[in-house]
Amino acid sequence: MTGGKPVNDGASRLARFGRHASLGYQVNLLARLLEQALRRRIAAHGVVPGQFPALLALYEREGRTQTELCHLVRIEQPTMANTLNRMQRDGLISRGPDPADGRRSLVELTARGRALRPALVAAADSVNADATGGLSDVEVQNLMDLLSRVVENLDSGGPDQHPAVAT
Amino acid sequence: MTGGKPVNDGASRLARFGRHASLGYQVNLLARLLEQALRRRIAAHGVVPGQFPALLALYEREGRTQTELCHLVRIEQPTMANTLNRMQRDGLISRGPDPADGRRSLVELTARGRALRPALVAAADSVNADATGGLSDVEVQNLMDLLSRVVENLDSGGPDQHPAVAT
DNA sequence: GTCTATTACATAGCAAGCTATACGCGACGA
DNA sequence: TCGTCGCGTATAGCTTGCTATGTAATAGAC
Repeated sequence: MTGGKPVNDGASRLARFGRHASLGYQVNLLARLLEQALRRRIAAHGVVPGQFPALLALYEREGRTQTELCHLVRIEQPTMANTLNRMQRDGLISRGPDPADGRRSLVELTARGRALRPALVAAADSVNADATGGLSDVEVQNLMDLLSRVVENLDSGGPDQHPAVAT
Repeated sequence: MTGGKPVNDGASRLARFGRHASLGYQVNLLARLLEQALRRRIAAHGVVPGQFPALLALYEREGRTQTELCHLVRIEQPTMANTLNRMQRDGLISRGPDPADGRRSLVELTARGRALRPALVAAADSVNADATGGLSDVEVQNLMDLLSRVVENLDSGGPDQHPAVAT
């Protein structure tokens, strides 16, 4: 497992350079900054960041179940349940019974939810563009690749943990 | 402003590659994975991730005010107030009046809080090491640099926004 | 055909983040 | 000295995330 490539030895970067040099700190900070930036841009449409992933999944295909949405956006089920409740309250979605299975309910977009699509996609693009300002395409790609690798390292139990769902 | 370097044009990566290719999505997911990893490792010590940054700042120097801690860890004041309340409840810190200013209170670590230092630093290092497993030192440095640049892009109003505080 | 196990969703309760607002103390000009 | 303004904390109320647990409906074993 100890290949030829010089690999990070895990020695206390934190102790050596302080908390700002910690991956965890920096990622947490960035996540909050991105969320706030998105919030500012979509507030006028009556949408909040937490509703974003579910909306995107529904733009690809409606009539999904709650469980399906959980897997697609990597969020725990009770979190999704609450998010869907707020989205229903805000008139973005409706939930109807699944004729094939009495436990499930199928999530559909309302006309309003559907109409927001272009504005929301534009807002997300704009945030990502702002965030990556001054970075070359290669650097952005590099960043995304590195992030993916770190995510995979932490993603417990390998890929079987998150079964494939219809996209 | 449009230099010679090929720069990301901001065209809808989201629309082209789906939400998993979005910086916002990936960073949010990573932040949650890192938080959970840290939570698992420090739960036995009766500490939770939100208390971590404040603890590190206090390990560097005790007797800080709430406002000082806010600036150091880049958290809004009401969030810090609540976090400090929980830390006090959990016996990690104590708050005494500032003799020089009746509005302020000075935060000190308890013996228990102080004793946890090596275990907590080790836990954080271990999470960061896990996360960056398989990445070379150069790749880790590259990732941190890219993250810093993105953070700076989003950090509203330039550096004056966050006045320097005694470290 | 019933009994059990699994699956889908709901609920409770907590942490951690935010904005907006209230309140008490200090500083400072008139 | 006395307002007034600013600063430090606290509180209220929301979202977004989690774990643990409850409940109803389905699927499978027998």
